[in-house]
Amino acid sequence: MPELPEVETLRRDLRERVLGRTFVEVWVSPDAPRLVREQSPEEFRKALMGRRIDDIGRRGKYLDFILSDGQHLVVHRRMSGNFLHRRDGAGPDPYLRAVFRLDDGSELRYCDLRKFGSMWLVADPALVLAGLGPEPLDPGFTPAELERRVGHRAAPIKSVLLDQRAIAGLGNLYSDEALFAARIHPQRPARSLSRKEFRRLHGGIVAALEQGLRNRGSSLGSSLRDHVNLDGVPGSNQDRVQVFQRTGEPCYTCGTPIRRMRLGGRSTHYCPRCQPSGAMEARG
DNA sequence: AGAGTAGCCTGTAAGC
DNA sequence: TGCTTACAGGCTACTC
Repeated sequence: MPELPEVETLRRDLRERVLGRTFVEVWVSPDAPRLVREQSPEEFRKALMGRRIDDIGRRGKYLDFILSDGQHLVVHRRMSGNFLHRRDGAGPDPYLRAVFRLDDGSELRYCDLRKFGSMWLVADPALVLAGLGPEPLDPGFTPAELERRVGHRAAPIKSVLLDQRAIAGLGNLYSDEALFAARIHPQRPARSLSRKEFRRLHGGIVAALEQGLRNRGSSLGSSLRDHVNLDGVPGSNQDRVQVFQRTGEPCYTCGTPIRRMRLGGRSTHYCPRCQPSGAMEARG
């Protein structure tokens, strides 16, 4: 699923490929009525035509295309959204929901099997992005900042990590990986964590995200459903995860079978030995 | 205010 | 074999 490393990988690839290009035609599938949020498909098309892509940013899991008229095309891929960059005349792609033809003859195609993805064309991106928590890879994101933002909450730490208002960009995979790296049980109430544990958790979050970035993201399902790059190629971080979707397989650190539990409505994976829940062990 | 959960979607896999 | 059910998870909207 696209989390921070997958969206950032896409942002970097898009900058290489489409920066400075101009939209010459835009099509939105009538089969995706919820994709464009702020205007009708026709208004969306007219507003984009002739606009140039001046820069591409990211905030949490949102992409931000900054256009030559000052407008922002903000995109969230949710679960199964992918951009593909195709030359003119390339064959069809399944689950195609929108096409952006560019002035070099290429096409930016948006494919999304589950149709959860969203696009907003807005003058002020804060309309969409306000309320997001800090960027976990920014230098200003420190263990103290993490503790200040979530240290009072009674919910399980795993649920809090998924809350985009607390920290922007973590999803199910990188939350589980960060907690394993920090040796913290996912069910621990956030407010029960010690200062030392917040330091470990901060390090775990940064390490999990940076590993994902180094491996160009994680791609777990088939390429039709999960993250791929502009050429349809998956990332490789799924081969390096420690706990995510490894239920029953031995922990790489201690050999104990990885367990799965349900938390915050999500599957949660952890090592019961490396991530102890008891008060005695938690002090470690 | 904070916590928990149904619903949005579609495809895959497990169970009977 | 073929049907039904559970599951996958980011986010919003809703309830308590």
